[in-house]
Amino acid sequence: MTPSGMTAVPSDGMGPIENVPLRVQVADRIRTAILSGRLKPGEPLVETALAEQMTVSRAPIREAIQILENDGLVETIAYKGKRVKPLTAREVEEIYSLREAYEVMAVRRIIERGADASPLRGPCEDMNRAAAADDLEALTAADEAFHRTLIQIADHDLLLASWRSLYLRIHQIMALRMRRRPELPQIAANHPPIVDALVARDMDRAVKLISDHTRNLEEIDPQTIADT
Amino acid sequence: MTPSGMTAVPSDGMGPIENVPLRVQVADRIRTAILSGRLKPGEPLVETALAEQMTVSRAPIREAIQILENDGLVETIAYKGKRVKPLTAREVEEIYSLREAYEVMAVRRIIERGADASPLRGPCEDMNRAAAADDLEALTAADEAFHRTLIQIADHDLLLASWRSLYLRIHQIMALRMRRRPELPQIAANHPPIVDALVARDMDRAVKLISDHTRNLEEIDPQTIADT
DNA sequence: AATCTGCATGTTGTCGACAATCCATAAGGT
DNA sequence: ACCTTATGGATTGTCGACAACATGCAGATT
Repeated sequence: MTPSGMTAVPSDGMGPIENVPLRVQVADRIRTAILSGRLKPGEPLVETALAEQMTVSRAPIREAIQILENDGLVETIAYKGKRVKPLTAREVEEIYSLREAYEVMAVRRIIERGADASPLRGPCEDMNRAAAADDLEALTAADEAFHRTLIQIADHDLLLASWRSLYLRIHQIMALRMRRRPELPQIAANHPPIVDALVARDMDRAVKLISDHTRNLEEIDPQTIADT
Repeated sequence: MTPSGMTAVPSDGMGPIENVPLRVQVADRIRTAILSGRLKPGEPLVETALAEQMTVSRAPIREAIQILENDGLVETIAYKGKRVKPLTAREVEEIYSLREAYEVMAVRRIIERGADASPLRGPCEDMNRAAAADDLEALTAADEAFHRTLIQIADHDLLLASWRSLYLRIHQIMALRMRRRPELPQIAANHPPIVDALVARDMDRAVKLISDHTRNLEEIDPQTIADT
């Protein structure tokens, strides 16, 4: 799979072509726009406009949009148009509750199979550093690394893929909400106990910790949410 | 939305056409072929051949295949070809373990939110009837109806969509394994206690029952599975 | 004034042709 | 004999043009 988050556009002298299909490049660009909040929920996506804008044909655009549809970021209404999928409060709740189920499953699986949870220590340290430096962006990145690592340790490709797809939308939500700055040190302090419970193979405690951690962690700004 | 499951081809005088896009029709046809086992894992899917076979252009074929890719039934290797995704033993395990997580989540949510679990009684009765008549097909259908109803009662659209996508592959697995006939009465007898625990709001018992029920329920014929 | 009808416009849906890429195979050199 | 290098075939990737469809507006009709 592609190493997520990297949009490699070589800037060195000879710019040979990237072997990645156009539809993927297009999908990455549009996805970035959505995830950064530049394209807001409900915004229409017109194929011809995008095609002209990116100087490609409509075919890759269509296929790219279909990719984003599978990611749950775009929805299509036949013969009417495509648009960035509106985010309802209900959907936000569903996304976070499903994430909780995924992470609980990962925790259970890690303990049941006796996997080594110590790789989680790295992201924990990163979070501490970020919290000390009051660097919200770095802390967010380390937090995601922590959770992604958790899923990876569970050694379950399907779970990892599902989690990834879900986390895309969490990115979108996080970009849309511009709330008060969270307490960085507190977030950083939340994670090490989870690791401790995992290495101690304390199932009940680990499940409870991850469950509490993922639940209600993020609250969404009601203004950016559709009503229905 | 269109009323699901109906392929309305009106035979009366004035026939208003079906408005379903070609790509969807194509996707349905290919999906049926895969799910029925007529197209086996690893089998190549050549766009031009399918296009000629179905007398449509390649564009709808490509988009249909992409839909199936999102369903996890097909995989693409760039500039090389597309094929029915091979089923590894590992994937089968992952599919069923993820299904367990989904259904456990549904059970927890149903009890937490005090939802009415009595609609599950209908499929239970259907299963009893099917078991009494020794009708495997009817029992399989009722079993799926039970689990789908369980997810629907949880009132979680995203969970339902994820479960559906997963269940597609379970269909495929079930079509591929031609094992000994299972004990129909026993399967039918497994479900009512789950309903009882749900209406009694007995969380621990309900979770344990659904967990045991989904786990190890299906064993796959090794011969139909890829080695990796 | 209200309603229906027909048309114009914008968007997606579909098509056929061409280009880019990969793989296997065979030719050529050492 | 072995390795390297063309070359041909097969498949997907991309393109531009045309068709189908839905919607909104203007005009006619009652």
